[in-house]
Amino acid sequence: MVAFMEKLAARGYKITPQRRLILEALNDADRHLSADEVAAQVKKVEPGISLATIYRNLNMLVDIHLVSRLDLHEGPVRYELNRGHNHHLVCLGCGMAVKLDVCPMQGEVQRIIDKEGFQVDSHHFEITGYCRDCKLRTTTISHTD
Amino acid sequence: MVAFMEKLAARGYKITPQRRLILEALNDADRHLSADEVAAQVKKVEPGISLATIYRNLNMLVDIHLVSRLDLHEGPVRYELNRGHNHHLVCLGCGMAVKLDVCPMQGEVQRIIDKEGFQVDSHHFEITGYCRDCKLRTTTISHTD
DNA sequence: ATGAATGCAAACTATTTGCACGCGC
DNA sequence: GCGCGTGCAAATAGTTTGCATTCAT
Repeated sequence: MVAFMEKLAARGYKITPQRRLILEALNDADRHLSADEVAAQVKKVEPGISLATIYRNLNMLVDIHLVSRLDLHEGPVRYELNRGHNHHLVCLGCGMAVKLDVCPMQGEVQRIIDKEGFQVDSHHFEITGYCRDCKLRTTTISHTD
Repeated sequence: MVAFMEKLAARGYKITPQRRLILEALNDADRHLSADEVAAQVKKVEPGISLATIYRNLNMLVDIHLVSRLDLHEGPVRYELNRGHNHHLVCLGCGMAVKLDVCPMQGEVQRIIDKEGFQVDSHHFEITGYCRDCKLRTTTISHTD
């Protein structure tokens, strides 16, 4: 937490209460939060905060790689604090995220990247579906691609 | 192409000129197209087509897994015809996509999924950055995560 | 002939932006 | 005190939806 503040300061960003609270909201969450959810969380302490501020700061945090974006194609984009690098199984039912502890950017994939002379900006690996619990409550889905 | 039509028919969807043209646009493209780009392409033949129709059909095609969605977080979502399963290196400069021929949904990852009792609905693996050519025209970027 | 598909326009959701004010450094 | 950061409201981008009409089967 403090480490994040230091990184902000080091880059010349001011430490405002809003920024602190946004980072805290992300830090306390056990799942990926949407901008709205971050706002709701922050408003418990600072009811006056504007959604625009949330968005501006989340974007800034993504730009400097303190936070990463997760797009499920279902509703709004979600944000996650970058504590080390991680990919997840994300449940469409309850939003829960299971850490994978594996990153596909290696081996064969890395070899192709090198061969192509491709300069990687970012990568995205996300598996969506239903966790054990939500699976039971679901009927339709069957696709595994 | 014909195969796609058959799949539509088999599922009870009508073969309309619009649908045929949307599939053709995707088929002819050498890159992922946005809804707008599909529209532009289709309008060359059928100028009256509505964007709403494009969206409705793209969504339908995604639902039945004939097409897949690609979200770069830069501009609109892009669509790609599903000819077999593939992941790509996508260039943020020119939109070009290099097929990877590798899918991370195996080995270690698959083991975790099984262990978790997770029911996969879909997965997404995309690497964005700059291709060899565009890399030369770029200055800023350096992040490799 | 019938219901699915379309076009149009309006609605909507998520996000961004311009501007005047306020506050961290 | 300077200038970045904020709140507000309006703007925008992308996409979806309601409804009357048209068309594939």
